[in-house]
Amino acid sequence: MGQVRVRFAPSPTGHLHVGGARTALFNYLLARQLQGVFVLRIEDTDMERSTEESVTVILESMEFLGLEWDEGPGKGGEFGPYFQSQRLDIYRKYADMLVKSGRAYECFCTPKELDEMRQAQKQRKEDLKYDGRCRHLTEEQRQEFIKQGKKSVLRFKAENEGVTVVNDLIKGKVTFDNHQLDDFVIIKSDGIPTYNFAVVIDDALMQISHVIRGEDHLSNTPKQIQIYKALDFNVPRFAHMPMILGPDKSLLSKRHGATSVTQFRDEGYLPSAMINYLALLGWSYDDAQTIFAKQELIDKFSLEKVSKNPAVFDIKKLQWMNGVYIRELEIDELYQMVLPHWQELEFLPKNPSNEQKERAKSILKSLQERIKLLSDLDDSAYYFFQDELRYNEKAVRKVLYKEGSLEILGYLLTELLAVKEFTQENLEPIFKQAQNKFERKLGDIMQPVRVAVTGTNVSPGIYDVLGLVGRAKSCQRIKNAMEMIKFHQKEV
RNA sequence: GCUCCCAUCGUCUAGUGGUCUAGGACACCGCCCUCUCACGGCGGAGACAGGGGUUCGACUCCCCUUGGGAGUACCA
Repeated sequence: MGQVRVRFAPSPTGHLHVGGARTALFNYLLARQLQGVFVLRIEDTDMERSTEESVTVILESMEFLGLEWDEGPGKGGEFGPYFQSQRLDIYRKYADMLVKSGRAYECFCTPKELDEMRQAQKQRKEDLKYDGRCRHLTEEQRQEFIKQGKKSVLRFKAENEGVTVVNDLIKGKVTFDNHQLDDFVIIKSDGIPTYNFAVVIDDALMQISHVIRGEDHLSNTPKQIQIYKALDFNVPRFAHMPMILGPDKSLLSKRHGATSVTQFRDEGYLPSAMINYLALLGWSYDDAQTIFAKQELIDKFSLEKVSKNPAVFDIKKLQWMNGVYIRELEIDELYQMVLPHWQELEFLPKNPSNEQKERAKSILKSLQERIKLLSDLDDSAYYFFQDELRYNEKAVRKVLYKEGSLEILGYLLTELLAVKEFTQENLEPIFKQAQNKFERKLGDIMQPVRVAVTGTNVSPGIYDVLGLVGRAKSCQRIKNAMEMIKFHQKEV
């Protein structure tokens, strides 16, 4: 067997969807495992919907996930160009070959005529397929149509006898009755090839050995195989992976929430977690392991272990896994990841001082095991950096307005202002003393302070919070809280 | 309609005729740890879609039904 060459061929009509990302991943894993080549090809033959921005976003997404391609945009390669829009003359050449060999012919049917034909077929409950009315046009008829200015497409003359077998690496042997096939269009009236034609020419010319793609392409495969054979190309190995579904079991789409890689990136998902989760969606190694580093996936991946059934995208599990990877991060890595965003939010200045850096890292350390997404930090870290507190109403009511809170806060305020060094070691005794003095549970002492200083009843350990927020700000916030309580008591 | 694919806990899955009173992970519930939350630990509930075969024996093989998904374009 020759070298393994696989490809990912997205059409730039939007963001990179997680389904596409998983297809890219499986191709990538196989290429790396077998020292093969991973080709990225842009299928931009849909002039209406393809955009430049979309290409950029897709490349960005691939890079974010760490799925480096060996040939393709920005990389070059000896089988280029890697944009289908730049390969039009190539498709034309092979289309002409098919015409010459009698395997393709011009069709002058208008969309309206075709539509009427299908309507009629529907009424008669026949199969919906092109009836081949232009298959045997005489030269005179052809000239007449051209004289009338009618546009034509090129249709492939499909073989209707026998069967076409796809030996799919995931699905197994799949047999199609050729009787099902009709003479499908390979070149549109504007001269652009259709997907089923271009994909064959490109995969053949780019010497793709394994076509790994979504199951939505399985039904198209017999058409493509016929083209391979008509052109005397080697037929590659096929592997069709199951679709990704939403919670309602319909195809995963925007309707189900985030589906694009960039969106996940912006919400604070880590590439490592995305890769790990996507790999497990439709593939498994054994009954024990769920956490896989990329290299491990490369070593252990195999198409044979890819599941045949569609998988529901479980955002909860992805979130859990993201938490796992966040916890594994070195604090410096985590800092680097959040820095740009924190600068945007003005948590940190453009050029943070060493002191600011260290403080930020301490804050991250206290929050690291409490977050699932990097974006969780927006809410759980802001009170370390911003003066204005966003009070959680429920917490205020439950904790601050609880009987005794005012006295506890008043006592603690005095002590906190008086203590020499504002450190964890010095803070702890103060709270213990308060506990004895008021004869309350430690929690009853801590919670009012927590809400006063953070605005909520959920935060890292209170000594950490106080130390990180600092004496001045902590005490000021406690005063503010006391004012709130007094005001509330007057109201009632 | 026609063609193709698929079918184990709510979800992702392990399981390739006896090892299954079906294993793991997420989610869920309870307990423990504890200043809240999280982390961690322990425990619980929870599945072989249905019906026929084949076989000494079916989650595992075959058929049918049902249910889901895909394709059937001058989209990819």
